[in-house]
Amino acid sequence: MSKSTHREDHLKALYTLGEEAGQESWVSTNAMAAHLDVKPPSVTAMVHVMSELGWAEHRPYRGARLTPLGKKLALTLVRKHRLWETFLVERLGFGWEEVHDIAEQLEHIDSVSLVDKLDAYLGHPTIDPHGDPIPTAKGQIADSRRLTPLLEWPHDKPCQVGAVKDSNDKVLVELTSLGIELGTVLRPEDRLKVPLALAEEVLVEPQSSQEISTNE
Amino acid sequence: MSKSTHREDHLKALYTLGEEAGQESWVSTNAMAAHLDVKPPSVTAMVHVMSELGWAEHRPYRGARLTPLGKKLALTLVRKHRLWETFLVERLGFGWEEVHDIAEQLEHIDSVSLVDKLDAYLGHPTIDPHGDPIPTAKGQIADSRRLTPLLEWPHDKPCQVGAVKDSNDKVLVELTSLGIELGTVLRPEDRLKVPLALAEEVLVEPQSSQEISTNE
DNA sequence: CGAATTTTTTAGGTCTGTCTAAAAAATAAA
DNA sequence: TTTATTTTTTAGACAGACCTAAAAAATTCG
Repeated sequence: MSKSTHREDHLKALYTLGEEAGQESWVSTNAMAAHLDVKPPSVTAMVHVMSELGWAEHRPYRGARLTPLGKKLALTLVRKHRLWETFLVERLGFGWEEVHDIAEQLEHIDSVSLVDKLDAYLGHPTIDPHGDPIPTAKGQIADSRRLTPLLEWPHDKPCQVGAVKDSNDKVLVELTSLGIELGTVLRPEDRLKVPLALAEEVLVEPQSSQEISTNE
Repeated sequence: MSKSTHREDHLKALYTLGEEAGQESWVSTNAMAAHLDVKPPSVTAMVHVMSELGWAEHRPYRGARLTPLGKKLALTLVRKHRLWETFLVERLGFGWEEVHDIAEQLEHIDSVSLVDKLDAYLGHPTIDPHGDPIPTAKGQIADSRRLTPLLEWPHDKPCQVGAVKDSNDKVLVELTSLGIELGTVLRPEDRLKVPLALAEEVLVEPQSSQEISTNE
């Protein structure tokens, strides 16, 4: 991995964990180390670098969090990742469980015009194959959907699959084999077939328009 | 750059220079160093590594050349590079002068299924945007065209642009602005407009079928 | 509150690819 | 063919990202 690839990976880890924990909070060294599969001292070292670069703020023995600049850079990475995932699924025909690792590499390709052209080629998509929103070129996430965990959705109302949580590949494969993909309409009776372990990975929204049901 | 990216860059340099010089010949350390923009001792070190990996043969103080395995690996890199260039030009709308640097990054993406799917998505192209042949998945280059330098082509016969030599970006831009691209038919009178410096970068073949002329 | 535990940082080392400077081999020239 | 020049390799050092082990700070618990 290149210098910038390493930095970008740490940046994205800090962004991701920071989002999970809430805006103000400090992300612990251990959490980042676990997320990146490295040892804590490596994270400390890279946090110092990110701090030098103005990407992150570091409170020794407390943790780190992104500066506005760091957050902006992280969002361009997220944007690239999700655009590439969209390309891989929609154009190349990959399954939604296959694309994460490849996009993880593609997101580090350094070319602004490439991202712009890819975005246009895909028709300026707003969500990726897992239902995650794609930030705009300016780093805005405009996600107007109101997603609800499937398990919290009223049992008697139909809904539509809007996203899946960051899941392992197996969960995604099993969902596919049940006929569940993005946009699938789930009627009350459809939900009975879905094992709990899978159902808790699914986020739904109110049924919108003409969409597919699990019964084809 | 990652470990494998560095190795792959040296491998490709050795392949490229070896092709230019002819099959049997040894590629000098200096030539590789100049091509890769590193100092000779770095090349020596990497040649040792490639030798360890079974990719290259090294005769101290003479040079290096690829083993059959090395050549096979180099051809998969060339294949990836040229497929990505094709994608960038044909799908994303880049100019043929813009794609080399981006493809240089993309060719290092590690995923066999990605290459296969990209190849299929592009319709199994046989030449890239510069007219260079794209090796097959098995590393075969089947280029049946008989390309001739434009300057050696009979002055009274029309021809068709089949390829451009590895040129700098400016040459490619100027060719484009003269209406010359891959497949362009050049009639005897068209050739008069082409400056020598550009003409010597162009390879042509007999006119085949329905194609574009410079006069639109 | 003070001791035990956990977390984080520092210290020091490895690995890989780069470099410069010096030595060795090959080539060119006198 | 003997010397001078060029090319290549070796020797030794540096930069970056990683590691383990030990020290320092924070937290938890009796």
